[in-house]
Amino acid sequence: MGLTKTDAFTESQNELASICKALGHPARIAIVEHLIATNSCITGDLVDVLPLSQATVSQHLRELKNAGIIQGTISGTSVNYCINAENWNKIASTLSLMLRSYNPGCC
Amino acid sequence: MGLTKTDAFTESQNELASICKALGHPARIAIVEHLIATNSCITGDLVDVLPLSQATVSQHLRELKNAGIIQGTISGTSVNYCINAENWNKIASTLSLMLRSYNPGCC
DNA sequence: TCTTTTCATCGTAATATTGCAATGTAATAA
DNA sequence: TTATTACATTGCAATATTACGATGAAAAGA
Repeated sequence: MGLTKTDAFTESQNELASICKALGHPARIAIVEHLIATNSCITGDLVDVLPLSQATVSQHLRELKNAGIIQGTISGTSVNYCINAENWNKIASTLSLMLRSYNPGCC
Repeated sequence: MGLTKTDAFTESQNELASICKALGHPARIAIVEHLIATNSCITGDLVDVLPLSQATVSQHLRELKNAGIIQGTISGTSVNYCINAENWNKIASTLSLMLRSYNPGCC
């Protein structure tokens, strides 16, 4: 198979999983960290920062964009990528909610 | 390929990615949510709760266990699964740190 | 116009993931 | 001892992911 049974889960579960999946690769973590650290829109110097080819970086950027984590705006021949502020807050609160909802009381 | 270039990233990036990856599937989100909601050790009623076969659930449980998110203790013929409290706090603080470190100032 | 720069996309190879039936295993029950 | 119960593991098929070279496309500069 290799095909996730998306229909069988709630919208909320699928969304949360989708965000986590997008962050589930060190290169994409590195991209997000870099965008946060520079706190500004960064273009293709991501390719210089990351130990991956331009094509691979572009692919990772697309996945982060599809997940709504980052956004890119064209500016001449280059593209400015940055964190999608609006979505980031939603993501942050959804994730935080889950993280905080655990109350150790068992094992 | 299909092989992540783990060596090229920092330990911290790999760890964070590994946790996110483990949470990057709706079934595993559902498992974690269920373990949190019941706030107690749960055995195989996970198979009844999830729309997946026993073999598949067992596989997802193993991935969550490998990532250190949950732990299981054998109890007779059944196994008690629960959130790994110790690791959960580490995970929660690491993730929260990243989530909070973003300071919108650009786009 | 022609070239360069900057990304995106396509095609491909290697590997990983998802899901399940079937089977294995270990502890309890009969 | 022989079931039975509760999971884990194995083996497989279908699909997804990761990575890169090669190629496309669009804007800016010569």
